[in-house]
Amino acid sequence: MYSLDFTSKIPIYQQIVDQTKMAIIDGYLKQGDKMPSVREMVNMLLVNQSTVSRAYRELEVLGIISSVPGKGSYILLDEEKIKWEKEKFLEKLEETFREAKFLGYELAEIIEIFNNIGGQDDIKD
Amino acid sequence: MYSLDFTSKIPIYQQIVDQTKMAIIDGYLKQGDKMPSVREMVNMLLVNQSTVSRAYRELEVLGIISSVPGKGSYILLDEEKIKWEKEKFLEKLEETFREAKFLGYELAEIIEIFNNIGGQDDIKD
Amino acid sequence: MYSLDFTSKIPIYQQIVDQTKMAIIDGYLKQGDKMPSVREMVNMLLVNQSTVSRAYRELEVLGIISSVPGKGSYILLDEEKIKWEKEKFLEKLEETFREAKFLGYELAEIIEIFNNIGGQDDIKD
Amino acid sequence: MYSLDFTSKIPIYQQIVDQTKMAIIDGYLKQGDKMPSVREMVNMLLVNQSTVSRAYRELEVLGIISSVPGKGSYILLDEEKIKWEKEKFLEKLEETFREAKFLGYELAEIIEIFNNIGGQDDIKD
DNA sequence: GTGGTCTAGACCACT
DNA sequence: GTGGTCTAGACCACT
Repeated sequence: MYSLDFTSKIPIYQQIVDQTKMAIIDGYLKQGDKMPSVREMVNMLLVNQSTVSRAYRELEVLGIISSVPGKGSYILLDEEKIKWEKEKFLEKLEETFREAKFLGYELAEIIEIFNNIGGQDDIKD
Repeated sequence: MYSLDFTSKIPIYQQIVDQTKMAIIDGYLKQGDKMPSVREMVNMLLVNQSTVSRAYRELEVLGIISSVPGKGSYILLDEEKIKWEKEKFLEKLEETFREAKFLGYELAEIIEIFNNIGGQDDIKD
Repeated sequence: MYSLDFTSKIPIYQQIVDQTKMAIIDGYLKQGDKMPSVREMVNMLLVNQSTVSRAYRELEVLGIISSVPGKGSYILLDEEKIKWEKEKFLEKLEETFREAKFLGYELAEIIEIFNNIGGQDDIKD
Repeated sequence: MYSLDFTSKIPIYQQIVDQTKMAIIDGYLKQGDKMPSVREMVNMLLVNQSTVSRAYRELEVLGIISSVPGKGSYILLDEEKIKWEKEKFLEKLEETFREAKFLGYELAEIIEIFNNIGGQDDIKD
């Protein structure tokens, strides 16, 4: 499910965070699901434990998972925190749209791009 | 027209670039218009000359202005370059939309936010 | 009287301990009262017997109940032990207040919050 | 200004975070002040760079500092985020007060402890 | 010089 | 077995 690009400028821990979010959007991970343990992730992705730990910590801060020492990490979406993040994200969305508009993006293109994100059950393999 | 935030993490030269783009979207600046000279800008914004110079250089690289030594800088949109920037921007747009979708943004909200960017003729002064 | 949150990061046995203390503050349980037997608790709360046993053990260590094999468990507040716990708790209180002060809590708010804890006889059922 | 306890159960990065907050309460650090660089901190405290980096990241997440690669880290209190943290903290405050009340703390003691936190300009040396 | 990332490896407490 | 912390050391991009 996770596939890292070690040549990317995006930090590895961030890629893990991003792909976990995508897995939730696409329904691969749901509320209450157990995440792979940090060590399992280390073996799967062939990265350092610190890197996975950082990704998991980040996910916890974002209100996406809950990590319990001795037990494991679970998907636990903090709806309140996510709602707050959504509000804060508006500003970034506006900035991105200002740039998009400057570059000539039309509403129709925006709609198509948005609709093509995630939910791509048909191209699962 | 320009209003800088010196406490922001966004570099000053970048703020000048961004606000120039916005001025174009909103119609304050049009193809062929003369930009304020670097020195005028320095006096207006109370920033270092090198900062303004860097912003103008950036705007030239982006295909937005053309600076002619001894004459000044003019809005000269390089349509080809901007088309190329538009394509590169697609990736950022997708990333932003992935995050937006994760946070629960619906298409209707996206459309409304996009439509509300720029073109705010009514609040011009 | 007891109501557990199985999704919480707080261990179940700890929730039982906490709610027993609250029952004492609020006067639902008094010195000498008989606690439900471990088995009754298991049936009431639908948790594992070992979890209830651990909670009861904890309560005994804290000087709150006394368990007599073959007879049951009784509220038996060990004043000396509780006084000792009170002293140890000072450190936690200071830490909490440092954070509260950083976040901008004023004395008046602290007083109001403290006064509103427990003794909520009006919302008993 | 910073003094670490390496025998404490509180992680070192957390101690750095806590002491930075205290420095702000006590007025040693103010909005806009430059923090020691990560490497200066490493030399001052004799800990690993990762540990200091983690503390600084944590402070950034908390809306207390802003770190700019190549420039440094500055105190930049995010009033909105801190207000949000204050609201969330209410729950913890209530839990602490329930325990305090159980242990026999009286309002007068609570007030005295709260008033003695920070602002101890008189015992500076 | 600045902060940021990552690895290898060790040790800890708790379940 | 679980997550959490820390060190030593290296390398990166950006100012």
